Amino acid sequence: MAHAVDTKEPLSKLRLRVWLKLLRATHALEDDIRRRLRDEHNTTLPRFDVMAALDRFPKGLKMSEISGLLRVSNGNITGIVDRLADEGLLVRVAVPGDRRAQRVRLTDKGRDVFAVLAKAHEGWIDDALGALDADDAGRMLHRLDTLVKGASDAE
Amino acid sequence: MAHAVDTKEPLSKLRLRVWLKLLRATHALEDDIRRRLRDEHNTTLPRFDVMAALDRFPKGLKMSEISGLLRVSNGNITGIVDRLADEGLLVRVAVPGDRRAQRVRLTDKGRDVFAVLAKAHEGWIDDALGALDADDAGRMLHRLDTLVKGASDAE
DNA sequence: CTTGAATATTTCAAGCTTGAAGTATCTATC
DNA sequence: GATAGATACTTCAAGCTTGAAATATTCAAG
Repeated sequence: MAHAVDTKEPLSKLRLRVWLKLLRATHALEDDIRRRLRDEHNTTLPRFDVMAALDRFPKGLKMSEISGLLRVSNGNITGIVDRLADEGLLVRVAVPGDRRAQRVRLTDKGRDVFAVLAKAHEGWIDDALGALDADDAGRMLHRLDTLVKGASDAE
Repeated sequence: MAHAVDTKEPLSKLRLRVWLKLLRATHALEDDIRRRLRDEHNTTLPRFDVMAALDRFPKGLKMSEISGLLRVSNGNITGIVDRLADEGLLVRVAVPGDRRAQRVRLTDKGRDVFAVLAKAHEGWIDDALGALDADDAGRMLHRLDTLVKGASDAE
């Protein structure tokens, strides 16, 4: 056991450096996306995320389904959906058998607006990750899978 | 040029998948850290980040130096430092030659509290990234360097 | 049918975050 | 030493986020 100590200590520091760099890189790009959404499209990342979820489900999603997909709290979604509804990008429709629930759907306007956002978004990512070729990307996906499995069991 | 189109389109989708997975993995661990800081140590990640910056500079940092290191706005730091000062974890001291500026330093209590937080934090990261051995970590650091260079020029 | 637990959602207080606007101070130039 | 611009910081409104508490509704026993 004595000879294991020499290698364990530096490894935890190395892992910490990986984490800090990962955090920096992710936040840098995320902040860039937030800034562009605001400056070029007059919207926010949370709004974009909700619209992206709804775009994947044309039949609509219940409030709790949105918060589940996005892994955020229920109360959070209430506010964001309120604002998107004010902008006419989505509507809340009653669920026939259950008066507690509501189904949220993109409007036609919402779908059009999101199509523009999604295209721009994909371009930003493509630029930012331009240094990754197909092989790099594949290896990165694999390494992230390993990392995610180690960190949590969800999904 | 015609034969390049076939490969370019899937690559941007692949990069998007890498980004979404990177975002998911990073946020999952970050949320976990926030939760543990709150539940086990009654503090927050922004407070931890400010204390970590100050711990690296025993002579203290000016408000603008903290916001520069953490890449957040100036007004943000004002509020967080206010709350940490209320808790007695740091103090603001006047800068001799400049009455506009203030130097912020951890108190002895602040240093003690941070030592506990930092140790716990390193343990959480070590657990979460436990799947990465030294070679994996080295490759990950290298790949992130490539990615960061592609995305921005800062630092 | 009534009661109680579970479910779906909203409301709320507290904190984080930003960019813009405001205050105070410093510095360079005349 | 007046003044114009730069610098350091705070204040503010708006939005995001959370967990806890409140509402309303459904469902499962009895």
